[in-house]
Amino acid sequence: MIETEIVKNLKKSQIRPTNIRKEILGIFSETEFALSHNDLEALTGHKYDRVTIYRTLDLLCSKSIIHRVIDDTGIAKYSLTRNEPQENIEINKHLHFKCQKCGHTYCFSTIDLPEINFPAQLKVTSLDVSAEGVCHNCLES
Amino acid sequence: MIETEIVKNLKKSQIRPTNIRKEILGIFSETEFALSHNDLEALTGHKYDRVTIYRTLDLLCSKSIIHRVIDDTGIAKYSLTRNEPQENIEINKHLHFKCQKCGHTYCFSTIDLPEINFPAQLKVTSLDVSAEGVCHNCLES
DNA sequence: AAATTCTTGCAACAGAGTTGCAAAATTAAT
DNA sequence: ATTAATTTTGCAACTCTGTTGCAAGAATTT
Repeated sequence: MIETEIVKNLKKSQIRPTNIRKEILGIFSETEFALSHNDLEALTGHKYDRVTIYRTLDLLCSKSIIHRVIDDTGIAKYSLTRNEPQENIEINKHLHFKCQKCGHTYCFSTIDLPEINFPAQLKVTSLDVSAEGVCHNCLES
Repeated sequence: MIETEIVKNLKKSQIRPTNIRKEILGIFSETEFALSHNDLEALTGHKYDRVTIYRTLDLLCSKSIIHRVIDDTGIAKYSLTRNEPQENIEINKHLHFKCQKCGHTYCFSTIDLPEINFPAQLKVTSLDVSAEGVCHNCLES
């Protein structure tokens, strides 16, 4: 994503394109795996306050520009919401994979997710399929 | 589960049946949803030290007597591992559901989980399907 | 230019979880 | 049965993630 496009996207969501917002969105658009607050603090060179980064992440989340993934250790990571046009808006689906070697969490498309039958009468509003194992890159090396 | 059975199970796993271990296992066997450290502290009447509870949970986890579930907010909950005889031991599967009203997390059997096709070459070693919504009890009221 | 709103940084806090160490309790050994 | 060795528990202190309140700065609006 080029700078002007990021700015356009921010304005479309009624968010002012401040430095930290442009920079963080730029980092997300260049990274294929999910990033934690800690990652972003480092990737922005400790230039911004911790709290400001948290607030930026919360803001982008609230506009669904990014979304949050909780990994198996409980820490939050964030990733661009590359929206496959949501056919069924009733159930918010996600498919994630965390590599045990490199530690990266990847977000996949949920297009081919099969139906899940729950052994109880429930109203399901969101579904998160999270797998762990070894990613393509780490399998080779 | 009755007291003697709990003691038997602990000894089978080479764990000494101390008070806190018996009590915590007893609570798990009486509760149909997952419990957090905080829950257990309250349910044991603040009789044990925080750290001892953490260590008890770690121990029971390490022996696979209980297992950990991370809920959407990132906090760890624990639940008895009521093992359906593991056909395929290569993939450790879990199916969880969290009710947005009562906040409880339920663990279901993974027997009827369909195959998940990942859009990449991966070695998958564990799979966690976590849904959110409204549980049976809360749907009624 | 003044007033209002939004954004950022700082300080301080809360909660989950961990580590080190010493006291207490169990188990094993002499 | 005493002593020695091992386990278990509790306490203190700490780390890490995340949040809240408030004041200073920057950008918008009137």
